[in-house]
Amino acid sequence: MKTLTELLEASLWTKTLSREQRDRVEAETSLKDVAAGAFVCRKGDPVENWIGIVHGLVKMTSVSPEGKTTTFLGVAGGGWFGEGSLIKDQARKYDIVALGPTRLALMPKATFDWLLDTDIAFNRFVIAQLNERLAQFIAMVEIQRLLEPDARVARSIAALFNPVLYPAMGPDVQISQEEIGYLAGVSRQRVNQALRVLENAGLLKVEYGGLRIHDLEGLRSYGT
DNA sequence: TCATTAAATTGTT
DNA sequence: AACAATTTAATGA
Repeated sequence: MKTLTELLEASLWTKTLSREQRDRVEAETSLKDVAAGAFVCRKGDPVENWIGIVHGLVKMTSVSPEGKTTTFLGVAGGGWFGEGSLIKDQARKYDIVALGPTRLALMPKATFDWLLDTDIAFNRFVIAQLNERLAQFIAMVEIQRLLEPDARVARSIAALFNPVLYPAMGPDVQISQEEIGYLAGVSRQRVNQALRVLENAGLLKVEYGGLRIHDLEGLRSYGT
C-alpha cells in the first residue's frame, strides 16, 4: 500500500460511507512519512489526529525513569489507532515509535468527531475496534502469565495479524528479533530460540530483519 | 557496477 | 551479557 486512497480502500470503516463522506475524509486526511526509529508522537502530546498506518509498523511504548522500555502493542498495516485518547480528549499516554520506514495517515480530530456525530456505522466500527483491542489486551495478560516463552512469542506475532485491527497485513513483517522480544516480554536470545522452534514447526520462516508467516492459525493457537 | 566499510541483526556461548 | 558471524546499507572509485 502506498497511497491514502489504498488505505481507505483497505479499511473496514469506509465501506459504509456515502460518496460525499468518503470524499470529505479523503480531502481532510493528510499523509506523513516517518523514518525508522522516529517518534510518531510522544507521551504528553495533545491528541489532534486519528492515525492510520498506510505501510510499515509502529509500536506503543512506555519508558521508565531509569530508561527501561516496555512495548505494549504493535500496530500494523491498515490499522488505525488513537481513538481512545481522541474520545476522552486527553493527552497521549504513551510514546508511538516507528519500527521501520512508515507512512501514516492523519485524520484531524474534527473529521473524526464529524464521523462519530453523523454516521452510525462508523460508531459501530469504533465500538468493534475498542472491543477487539480490549480482547487483545486481556489475551495478552493471560498469555504473559500462563504460557511458556515459545507460545508467548508465537501469539505476540499472531497479534500483529489481527484481521479486524489490521486488515491490510500481508504475510511478511519487517521486525527485528529484539523488537519481538519487547512485544512478547522475553529476551532477544529467547526470541531467537523460539523462532527456530516455530520455524521447525512450519508456522513461519525466519528472514533477515523480519518474518514470513506460513500458518497464522497455528501461531494463534500455539501451546494449547 | 563493483569493492570496501560501517551499521544492524542474528546466532552462540 | 558479551562476542562472533552474517546481512544489509552506504560510500566512493
